[in-house]
Amino acid sequence: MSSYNEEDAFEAAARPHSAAEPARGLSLSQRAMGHARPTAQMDYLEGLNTAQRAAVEALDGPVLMLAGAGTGKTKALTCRIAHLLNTGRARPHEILAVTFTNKAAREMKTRVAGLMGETIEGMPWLGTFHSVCVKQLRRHAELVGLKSNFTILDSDDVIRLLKQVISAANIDEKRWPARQLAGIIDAWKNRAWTPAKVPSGEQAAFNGHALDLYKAYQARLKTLNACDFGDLLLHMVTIFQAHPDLLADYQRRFRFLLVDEYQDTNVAQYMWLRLLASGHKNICCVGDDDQSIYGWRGAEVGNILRFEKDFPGAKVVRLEQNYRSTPHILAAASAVIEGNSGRLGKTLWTATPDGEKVRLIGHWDGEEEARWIGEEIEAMQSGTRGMTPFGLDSMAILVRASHQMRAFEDRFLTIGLPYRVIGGPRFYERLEIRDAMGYFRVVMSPEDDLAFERIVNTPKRGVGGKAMQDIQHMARSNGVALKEGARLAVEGGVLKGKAKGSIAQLLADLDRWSGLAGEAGIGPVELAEQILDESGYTTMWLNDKTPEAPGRLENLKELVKALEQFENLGGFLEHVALIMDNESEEAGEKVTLMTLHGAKGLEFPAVFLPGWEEGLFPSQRSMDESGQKGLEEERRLAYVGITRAEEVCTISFAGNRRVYGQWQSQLPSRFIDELPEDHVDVLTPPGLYGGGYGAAAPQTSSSFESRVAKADVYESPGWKRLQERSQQAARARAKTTPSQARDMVIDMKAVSSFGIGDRVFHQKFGYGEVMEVEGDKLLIEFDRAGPKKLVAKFVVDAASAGDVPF
DNA sequence: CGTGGTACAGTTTTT
DNA sequence: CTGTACCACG
Repeated sequence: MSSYNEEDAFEAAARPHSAAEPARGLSLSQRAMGHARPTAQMDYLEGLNTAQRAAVEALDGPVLMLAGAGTGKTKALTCRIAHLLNTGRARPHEILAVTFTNKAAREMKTRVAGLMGETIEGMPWLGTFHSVCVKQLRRHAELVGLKSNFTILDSDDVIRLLKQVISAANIDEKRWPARQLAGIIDAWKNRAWTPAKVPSGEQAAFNGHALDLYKAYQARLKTLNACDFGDLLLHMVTIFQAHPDLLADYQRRFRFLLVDEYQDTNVAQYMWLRLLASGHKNICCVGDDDQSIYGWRGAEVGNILRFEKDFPGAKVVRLEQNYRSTPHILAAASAVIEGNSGRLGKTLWTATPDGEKVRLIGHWDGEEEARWIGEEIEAMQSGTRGMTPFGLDSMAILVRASHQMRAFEDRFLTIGLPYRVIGGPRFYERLEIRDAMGYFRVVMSPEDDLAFERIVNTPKRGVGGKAMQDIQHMARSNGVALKEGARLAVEGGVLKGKAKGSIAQLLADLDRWSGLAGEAGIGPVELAEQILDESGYTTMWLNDKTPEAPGRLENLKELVKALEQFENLGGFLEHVALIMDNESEEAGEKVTLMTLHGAKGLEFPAVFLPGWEEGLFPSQRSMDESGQKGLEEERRLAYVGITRAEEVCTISFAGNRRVYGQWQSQLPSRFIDELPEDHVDVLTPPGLYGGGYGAAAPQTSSSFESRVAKADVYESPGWKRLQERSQQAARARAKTTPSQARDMVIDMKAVSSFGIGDRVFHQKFGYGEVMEVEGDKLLIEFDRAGPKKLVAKFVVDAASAGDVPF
């Protein structure tokens, strides 16, 4: 594959250095330790298990640390850094350690500092891939045609820029949305494809214009002195490839490399790492192929699977002792992940006692699932169910897609259960924050056209499309930035009336603020407040009567407060460009609601995993788009979900779910089949009807309609017949296994004795008439609810339902 | 220039 | 069913 066509060059660069095959592991590090005798400072080694210790002490040469979920990889990683420092093998600035998130970087810094006892000089090269690359790129920006003060665009800026590029190329933006192009370009950059390297087979997108648009976009970025996230890595790879001398410098500088979450690296990151490691090969990659869940964002599981080939003679250490979950939970997770092929393979084990089995329960529909989980959380909180009580903070609900959260939020609001949603819209992506940042950006860099465009008419200044066009024209024909173009337009009399006056005012304000920013006397907080007030931006929200306005003002206050920790606005802007995470950890006992992706790396005593249904989880879209690979990634997601649980893991599914307003009946997820029956308790009452913890009927009494339905259907002969039959089925089996529970549903679905024109009854939709029969699916025209497509098992014959009057 | 209407799409999101 | 994005109108 051409994505790796740089390897040869890489190997060539590596060869001169790779001669000595260093004695790896204990012997060498002990020799080194002979200098600095093991002291009290090396206590940390005592707290490690055998595998962790091996990973920590194998300092030289390539090491792959395969760290299963909950096996203490951060501990091993931080001890390794401490050990490098303690043994005198490296000084802090000689270690390059990269993570994906700021959170992970922060944690590592704190823990290393903790291990080293006293405060050591900071580790300047411990950070995220992106922050480390920014640092490098600022030094060598001129090598890719940028100035060292380049701005980093976020995805919103990128979209707006691409819209301009697309319309400039006379391409219909309707048919070819900028969003999609952004995705294509990002994917290319993730594969380390500069425009010159995009393979011809990949260029079909956008009517064959994608590559031209990519080129035009890169050109625009250069004129704007800007780059996007993908560029940060791609530019560094380009620079290192074109300047071997510079690369050699960095290879000498960074004597040891450490990489966290290696399974999530994309091709560009991989190449950047290989280039830097090619000299000494002192690279330690930590990861878990079973937890690779970011393939759709360009991550290549192949990177970790290929490690031993990439780095011949690599030492592979498996961390398999799990310190997080009970044996039942581990067994369930292991059995599910077993279904994947091409794994490196690990066997997790634990010394903790058995505990609860993984619990499985089916429900009638999504609302009932939410209702049951709400009640179960309350029950577990007060310590019924024969378990010790769980605090709300120790429980989490992990969903596949964020829209699933809605049912839970609705339910929790009505029963007054406190919850917190993790991973909503991010602080720095909020409209008001981006607007404020736009002002700061223009003040700090008057050539930032994207920021200027954003704020020029916010708040409304009477600058519309026409005025903007004039300004753009003026700027382009004079070869200056928009702000300067605006000035020329005002002075040259191009702008008239309202626009002229307000732009003149804005320009004067901007100049004044820029002047203030250069003065020593004024702090960033004061300056920011002045900008927001004098620009009229604060007033704009004060006058806004929509319900969001107060919250937005709150956010602005928070933004200003965040400035307190910075010396100047410039430093703040750099920080924000790379720190996009959600800081706000609201206090208070609350249940956590988040996506499976968001939960990676976290753990909770009790975890609920709802929505295990075909199409939802595994997601239909993943499977449609990526086939078997997609399915395997979904399975890894299931593995991640289960392994978040420490003590109790509860999986559930619903037979019906509203999808885009349409009711759809669901099949239980195939992953449920893969759960090992010996480690699972099926809570689902036989037949699934009504669901609930042994309850036959739903307890909802929220509406008259549902009460009617309940009174009606649950007393009906048809219902009783179904109950009876499923109870027989249950009696026939000693106990229900997960796959039996699933089969039971499927079996029942297959029983469809209805024909066109039959009158039927559904517990939710009431009476209706069968219009079409398609296997076990019926198209029913309900008297009150309109047409619905349902699986036959969810309706009963109208006559039998009608036998019981209410 | 601002608003209301309609049309359309609609996973996961570390930086 | 919902949210948003764009277009036509006032």
